[in-house]
Amino acid sequence: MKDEKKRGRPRGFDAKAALAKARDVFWDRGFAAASLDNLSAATKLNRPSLYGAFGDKEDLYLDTLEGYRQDGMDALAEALDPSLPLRDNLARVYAGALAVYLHGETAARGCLLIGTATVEAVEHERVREVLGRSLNDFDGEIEKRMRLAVESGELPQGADPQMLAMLASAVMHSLAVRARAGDSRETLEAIASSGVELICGSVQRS
Amino acid sequence: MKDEKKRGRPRGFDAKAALAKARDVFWDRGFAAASLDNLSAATKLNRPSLYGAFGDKEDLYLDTLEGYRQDGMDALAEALDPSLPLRDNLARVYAGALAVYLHGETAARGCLLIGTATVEAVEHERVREVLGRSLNDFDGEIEKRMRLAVESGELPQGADPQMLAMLASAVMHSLAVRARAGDSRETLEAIASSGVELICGSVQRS
DNA sequence: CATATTTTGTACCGTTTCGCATTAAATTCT
DNA sequence: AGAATTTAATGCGAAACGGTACAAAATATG
Repeated sequence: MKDEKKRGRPRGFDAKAALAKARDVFWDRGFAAASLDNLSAATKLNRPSLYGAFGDKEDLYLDTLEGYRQDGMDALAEALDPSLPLRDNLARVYAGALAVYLHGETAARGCLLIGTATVEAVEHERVREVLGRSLNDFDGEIEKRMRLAVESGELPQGADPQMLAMLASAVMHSLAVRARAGDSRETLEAIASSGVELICGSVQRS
Repeated sequence: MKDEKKRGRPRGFDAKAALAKARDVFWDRGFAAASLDNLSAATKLNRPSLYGAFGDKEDLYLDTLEGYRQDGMDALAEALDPSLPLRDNLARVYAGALAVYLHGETAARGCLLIGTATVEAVEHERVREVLGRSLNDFDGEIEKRMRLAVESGELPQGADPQMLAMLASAVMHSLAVRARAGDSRETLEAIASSGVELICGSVQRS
């Protein structure tokens, strides 16, 4: 179901790769400040091709957000491997995030969603929807792991999995913002590490 | 030192009030999407007056950020009254923040800095500087209170004031992002409350 | 080979953008 | 009163914006 030969002239570009290039532009500049000229130059598609393949600028932006969200959820699920201790799981989540967040040219890019969708969320309902759904899904995935940790005794019985998950997410949100604000890798790693300790309990529980 | 009579025609507007109106525009739309026409309409100043009083759009934006930062620091210092328990201090900080963050028209506005400066931080060095300084100062103020709490025994001896402060800030950052993503007041209050519990230790320490 | 269909490239359209030039108005200083 | 100085208002202007019309190119179908 990949290559049913289409009728007209075949595309001269890889839509997936173009989307990745567009995403980088949005990541650095944000939605509003990214011009179609910027996007056209980065993807090496002229505007009509861009428009034909992805729709208008907002459609294109939402596409990149959705792809980013999906990638993030995949990485999260992998990091939360339940055969590893909860501590390791969280540490892996944060380490993976920082590897992405700190990949900036001039200044660190942080998280695409938190860094660029948050501004637009107030006035663009579709952006707000994607952002909200992304945060919720992220929380939900961590919550599942927390619930497991309570059942297995990794966390004390009284612990609230949902709230612990949201606080674990909160540390991520903070890393995302601080990366973009210019904090050093060392600072961010220290925060991540402290977050793990606080959430998992500073005292080792058997 | 307020009214040394200046030479020319006096201003027909209150710069402070105009700045507040401009701030609201930036708060909803972000820096890039806020046009001078928007700002001019909101402040009821024509563009040349805006330009004359505050400089260009970026100067104006930086001015609003700086004012917001100052207001935030004042509110923080007040909330952290050391004659109250640390728990109450943090609860007051979060409650004060939510009162500001949830004041949106269509969707909640969140935090001006985290919601609108974070996008611009990558490409606008001056914005990144203000954002970074704001976050650091905020951390620092909480850290002072944490240090006090360790000395007074409110927190255990081994506690790390700096890291606890950064995690307390992390909860704020998360509230800021989630407010703008559309989370309900109840959700945000629950997160704030859980954050207080986690940071102060779920077990009451005499 | 002719036709239909899709993509590509150029060029353009109307609008909006930011910033300023210019002139009129209001106040102080001499 | 008159000069000096600052603010206010109108309007312009060059550039950038998002989006598209149109024709050429490339492929499949009949």
